[in-house]
Amino acid sequence: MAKGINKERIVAAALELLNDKGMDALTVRALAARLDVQAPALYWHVRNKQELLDEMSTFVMRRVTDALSRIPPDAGWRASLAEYGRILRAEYLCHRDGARIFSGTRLSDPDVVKAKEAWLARFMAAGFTLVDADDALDVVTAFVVGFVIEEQERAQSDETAPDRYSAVGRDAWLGEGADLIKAVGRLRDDRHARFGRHLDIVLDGLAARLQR
Amino acid sequence: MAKGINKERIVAAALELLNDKGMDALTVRALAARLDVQAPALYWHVRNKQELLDEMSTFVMRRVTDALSRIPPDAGWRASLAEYGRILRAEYLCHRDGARIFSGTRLSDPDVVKAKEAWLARFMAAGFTLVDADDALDVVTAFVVGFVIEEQERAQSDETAPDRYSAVGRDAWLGEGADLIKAVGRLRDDRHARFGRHLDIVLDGLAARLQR
DNA sequence: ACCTGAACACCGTTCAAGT
DNA sequence: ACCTGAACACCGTTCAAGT
Repeated sequence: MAKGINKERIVAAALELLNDKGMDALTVRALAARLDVQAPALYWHVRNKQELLDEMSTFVMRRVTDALSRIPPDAGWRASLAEYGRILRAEYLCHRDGARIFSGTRLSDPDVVKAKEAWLARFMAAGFTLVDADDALDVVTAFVVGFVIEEQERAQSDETAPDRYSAVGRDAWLGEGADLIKAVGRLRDDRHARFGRHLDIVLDGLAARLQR
Repeated sequence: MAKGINKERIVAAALELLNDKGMDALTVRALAARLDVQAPALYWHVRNKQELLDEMSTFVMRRVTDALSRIPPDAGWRASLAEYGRILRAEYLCHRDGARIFSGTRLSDPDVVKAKEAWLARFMAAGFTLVDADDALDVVTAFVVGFVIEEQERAQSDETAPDRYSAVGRDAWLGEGADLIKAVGRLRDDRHARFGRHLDIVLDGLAARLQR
């Protein structure tokens, strides 16, 4: 890989490394090696590892806001929020442990934060108060973060401990009783349908609020 | 501190250490020092650090299920779920980065997982299908996890970078425009009222589902 | 301006040896 | 059964020195 490192290339390589080898393997040294450079070289471009992580999540969140900006302005609040939830989840799912790593981090770019502005305006036009509009965005965000953290943890556990997370292995581990839990485990349809249902529940709650 | 280490005392000390010094300072060596023991001694009681973390979150989640078991059986599904949400949040808030660390982890004790059984039964008695009952618990869980991750991240940022997370510092960082974001930032009431509103939104969504 | 080499103060974990 | 001492293969970060 040609030299001439900069922040963008570092962030891109870091995201690649994360996906290839996972969270624990995302070390300054491994990242430097991937960029054909010595570890201390990175410290010219980035203050420390925390700043690197912040830049990574800013990059990911910028992709989210970019996708959001392509939602037509006349889409309606419910369809728009649903699309936001799906986009956020999809972007988290793109990266190993994405929800864990990229949620609740400090964004380094004000423009990413400012993307919220247009959405607040739209929701207020749809009849929300300012606080309700803010609540709406944040409730959906919180739900998606929580959902995907659980989702990705399960995906990872399937690799590491397939016996305890497969339907049958889990039943054995649970032991006697817990019939409903076992039943719902077998009954559990695919993750995507599940996400859709749960997201709908949250949106129903917001709709109820709007009708008051 | 007297010797005679066991799993319980290790977990208790680990939770103390986490609260005193934070996530990064929760090292095997520091934990051993707190227990007046050499680092390798811990490996007699615990397979590795991951198992220690799993035991810690199992302990915390056991406190949640214990609190849940004190909710009267005739409380009604909505009051019960609201109480579950509040208890889960309170328990996460008890520990630094609690939501981040303890969410989506592998529980080592089947009994903690089995606590769900009684709740599924109760919700079905209230008219939910099995899948809806399962969804209800999981949606509330996901929301609380997401909410508290954001909440604790903000609390931590207030310490490290008070300039960027205070109302005025944030406004300056945002620059021109973003008037609605700034307005809602000033308008934002206390975290607890906010949590209550958001939780209500989720519960409204579940109520809507039940009425169909 | 950008990068290297060497070093510092740590990590988690293993393992023979002690009691 | 339970713990120590010593060691291994790593970490993130700093800093003088090179170009």
